Amino acid sequence: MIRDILKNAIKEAILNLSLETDDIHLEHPSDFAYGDYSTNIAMSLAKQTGRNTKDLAREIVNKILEKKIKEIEKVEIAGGGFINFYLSREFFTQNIKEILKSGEKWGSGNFLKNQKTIIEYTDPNPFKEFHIGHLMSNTIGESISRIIEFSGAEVKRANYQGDVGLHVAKAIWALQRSQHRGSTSVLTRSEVLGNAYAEGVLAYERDEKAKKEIKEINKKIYDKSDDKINLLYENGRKISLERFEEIYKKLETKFDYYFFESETGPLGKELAEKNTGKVFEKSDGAIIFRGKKVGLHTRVFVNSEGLPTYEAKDLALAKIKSERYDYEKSIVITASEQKEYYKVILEAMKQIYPELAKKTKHISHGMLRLPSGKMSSRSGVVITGESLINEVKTRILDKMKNSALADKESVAEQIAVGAIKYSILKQSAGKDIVFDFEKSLSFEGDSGPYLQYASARASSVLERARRQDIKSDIKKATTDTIELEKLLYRFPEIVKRASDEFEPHYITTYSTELAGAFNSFYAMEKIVEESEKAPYKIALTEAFKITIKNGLWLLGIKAPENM
RNA sequence: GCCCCUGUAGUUCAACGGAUAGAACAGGAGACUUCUAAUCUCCCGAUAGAGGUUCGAUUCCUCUCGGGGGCACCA
Repeated sequence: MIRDILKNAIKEAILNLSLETDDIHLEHPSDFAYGDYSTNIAMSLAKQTGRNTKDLAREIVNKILEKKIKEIEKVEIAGGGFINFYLSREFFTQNIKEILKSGEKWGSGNFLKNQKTIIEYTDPNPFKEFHIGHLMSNTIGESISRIIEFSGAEVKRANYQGDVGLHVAKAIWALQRSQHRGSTSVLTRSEVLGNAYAEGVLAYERDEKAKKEIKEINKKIYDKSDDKINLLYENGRKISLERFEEIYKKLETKFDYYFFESETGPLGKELAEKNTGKVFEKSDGAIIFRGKKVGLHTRVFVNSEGLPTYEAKDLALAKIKSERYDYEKSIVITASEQKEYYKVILEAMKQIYPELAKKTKHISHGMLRLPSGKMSSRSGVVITGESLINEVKTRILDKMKNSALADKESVAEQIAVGAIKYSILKQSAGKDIVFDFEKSLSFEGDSGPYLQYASARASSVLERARRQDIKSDIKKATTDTIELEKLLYRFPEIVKRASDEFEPHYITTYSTELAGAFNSFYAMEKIVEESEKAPYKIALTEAFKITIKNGLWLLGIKAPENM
């Protein structure tokens, strides 16, 4: 990477001046007028050594220039002592060549080489709706998966689903009642399950008798002692899971492993019981972890009914995952409301499976909230993932009504999913998103369709070049370097950063900037023309298309050829 | 009450301790006989408040004021 070349040159220059530094800060100036890269090294060294900043900067620059690095056009000192690097025409041309050669691999790296990584995300619960919060987790998880995969890691995608627990009992309780009421279509639609869950929640909170019954059902689900319940349970579980699969398909996500709470439960309970007295303690009939001792919360792992809670199950999950796949790194992605919770899990894990705890990393994303407040499947205030996708798709189809595209349906769906994913991935992952349909989902400006449109446009230009039989060529590069070229070479380092920080939004921001640069280029220049400049402009277009397509792939967004 | 996160144009978001705080939407003015106008080109407009550290603070520290989340048998 060009960045490393510059860093090394700076490092060497500093060593030659008998100075030392371990941290070379190199950044892209916000304004192209300040060059392509900039370092503040002279300012920080001047402070340490008590020397004059500009003198020191001059000496460093001279040392660097002595090396005659072909990628560097000129080096200037500006501002309070910044050293600004301007890359050479030769560098930009060679970069286009490299992009065309690398194709799908352009931007990929090897810094996580073969690191065995298991990454858990989405985690919807059977018997509950797949709502837009799950959409958010899935979008972020899938993007992070692709980013680290692109950085060389071996990635296994995992989905952990709560198929047992009180929430299931609540839904089953309501289903039983509606059966009594004579409803026959109970289990044909998954919405029914969502409604049943909401009904069960309400009853659990307001009706002591119902609460007792639900707890009883919960036990029976665990020990499978009641045939009628077993039947309702199996059917409901199956319908939920099938429904989830349909959504994963639309979202272009595919899991390698599925884990269920029904399988983590027994081990979780066993672990809690086995370690009672050491890691856990008994309190009011429950087995708890005294997180308070280390500044965390105290949490229940096995309740007084003798059933494992989510805590114990999550602990067991780490172990079960490692048995299924011998990972070097385990990433768990959840909403930020589980942040404190997960700290407790990690603390307990540290004491029981220290080697697994070391490998585990919890990443939390913000919460998707509605303008009216927190979304909650408990109260039935939810927007399902599917209804959102369909709603957006309808609007896009309306926009496309005059289009002659053959595969309108599938393109519209790609655009709908792209728009939704973009709106989730455009901001840093930790922050909440207030989801307002009109404001959050845009088809213009900063948006998924903006990127897809730029990509489709490039495709159309390239198609025209093919028809006119004008081949791309980098030999006759234009003399002045345009913004598009000044952005293209940055792609690999953007990917690296996104990978290091598990932050897809760097890719989103960069891709948008890049698409903007291409759109300007497109507006200013006729690309396919009878001119000796055409081959290079076509090469640029091709390089752009490769980059935006790879960028979109990292976001989990498809790049349609036409739209 | 205790702990964690957060506060940037009217709105939704950027900014790896750096240079004139970037975009998009909304608002105003332009650009399609020319490769896709879901586009492009201008204009208008912001760091919650008060201290501190630093050559330099949206970024780090302290306090105040807003918003959110979590704190024992839900997940």
